[in-house]
Amino acid sequence: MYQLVTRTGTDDVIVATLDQHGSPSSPSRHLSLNEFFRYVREQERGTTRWVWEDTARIYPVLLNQDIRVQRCHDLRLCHVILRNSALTAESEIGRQDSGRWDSPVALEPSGAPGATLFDLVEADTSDGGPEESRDHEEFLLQLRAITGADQPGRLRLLVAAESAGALIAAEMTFAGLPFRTDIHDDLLTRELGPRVAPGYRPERLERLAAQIRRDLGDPTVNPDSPAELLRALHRAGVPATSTRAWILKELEHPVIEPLLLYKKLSRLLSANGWAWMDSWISGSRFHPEYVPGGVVTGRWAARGGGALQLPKQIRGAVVADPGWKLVVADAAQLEPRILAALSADHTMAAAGRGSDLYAGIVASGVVDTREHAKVAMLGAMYGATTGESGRLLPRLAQAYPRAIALTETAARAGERGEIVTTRLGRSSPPPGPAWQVVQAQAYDTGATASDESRARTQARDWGRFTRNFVVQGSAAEWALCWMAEIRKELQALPASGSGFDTVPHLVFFLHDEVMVHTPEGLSARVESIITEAAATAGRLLFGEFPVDFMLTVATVDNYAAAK
DNA sequence: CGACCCTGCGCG
DNA sequence: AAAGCGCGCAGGGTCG
Repeated sequence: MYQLVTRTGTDDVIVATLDQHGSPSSPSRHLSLNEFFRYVREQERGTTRWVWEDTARIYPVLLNQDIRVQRCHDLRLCHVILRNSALTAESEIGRQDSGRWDSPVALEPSGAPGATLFDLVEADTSDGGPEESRDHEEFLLQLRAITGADQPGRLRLLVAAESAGALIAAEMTFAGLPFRTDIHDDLLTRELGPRVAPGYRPERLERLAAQIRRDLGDPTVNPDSPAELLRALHRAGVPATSTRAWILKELEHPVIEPLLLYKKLSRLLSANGWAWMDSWISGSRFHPEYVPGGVVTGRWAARGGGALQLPKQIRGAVVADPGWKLVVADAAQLEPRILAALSADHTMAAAGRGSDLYAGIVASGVVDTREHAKVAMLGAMYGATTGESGRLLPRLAQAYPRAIALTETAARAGERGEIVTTRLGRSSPPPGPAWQVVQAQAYDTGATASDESRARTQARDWGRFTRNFVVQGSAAEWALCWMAEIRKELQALPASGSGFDTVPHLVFFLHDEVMVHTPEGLSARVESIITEAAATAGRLLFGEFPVDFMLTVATVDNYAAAK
């Protein structure tokens, strides 16, 4: 059963109960906000799926009332999937011009001062008709697109997983990641020196800058300016071609060591220093905003605070509350395992069975070291052609012809400008008009050699994108299913309360890694939930195909201790 | 002053 | 300017 929720005014919500085909099964209810809250609590005692325009805007309002829901259907996120999917290309949604449902991301929830979240759900009159029927029509189109598709089961799973992800993202933003500013401050002080006003260099950085100037014989060079720094290096006889750390590492000169250290510390200060702490940590929690579906492949993005780039350097400040633990799990060699399953490559799947997949490749005698196995696999999935990775590829292709054929097929499709599709049905965007123009030019009678080479380069670039899209996107689907399953099982635990300060809950997600903050006594149970959920996710995507999704799981007090 | 691009680097 | 995918962010620099 579905309940379609439409906001129509500051204190007005319309809820329509729909049957499995999306038809209203009773007259709509017009509720005030408070009545709506009560209604949601009531309905959550059963199983209902809430259908609404945008989880990111409506769910925080419920979370604020200490209300969590089990299931939803996010019209905006699902629309994007169905409009672009090759599996629903012939549906009405697939044929539509882009409209209001295609606008990428909603308004900033924290937008205008004094505005409530609901105020920001702007009335849209351009399509005519009241919002409720607009949402209802969209939902019907989505249900029809799914039902009419070749593989409705896959799409059904995908839209459910995507929507569950939206709930999880809102919950993680709301609950926040436990973060100790005192530990962070100690770490910054130890590395950089005592805190100074913005715009000034802390003591240790200032000393390094002075040393760099001395070593370069240039009393004024600003090490934060790549252009200036490069000129100064040249004047000092250092043949650097750029000021990137990995380039500098190859060079011999007294300035290199202090310079590399300066770069490292200066990055810490600018990306995760005191200013970052002031902006993003409140109440001992880091509250980044996650953006489900923010990446074309279906991965999440994040906005503000660089949540998905939290450096290893500062993970020691992510600390469980007293009496609580962090359970951290990451999927080992996720993408190669996904590739093995996608291509039904039994040999590659066997290499990863019950063990490190790269070690399994070595044990099979395909390559000689784990490092080679890794670089070869990554190269195969990213489209490397030269270097060590390129040299190792033929061996991989010989040992795992099915897996490599899948990546090659995806690359060729992209080079022809075609779209590719993940396991559950998310399709890549077609290349834009500029791409098509360049390709067309190469076939023109007057095409020059440079037209042709430009077209070839561009085609290969797009091929590398589609090659990777299939694997990265399917891995993202696996991760969503994994996380949705974890959430479901955590919610099913007997609870001593309802708030995030009493029950185990997800607090972090990083593509192939999750973190649960849990009362200490439940950590063993949480570990097994996470482990079982990985196997469940594998079955949801790949049925009985015998591929293992191995995890490393650790129960720790702080994030740095995991791994 | 903001808008924009470039460089560089963090994460998977 | 990594040999090859996907991101976000900060600071320098330029332009209007």
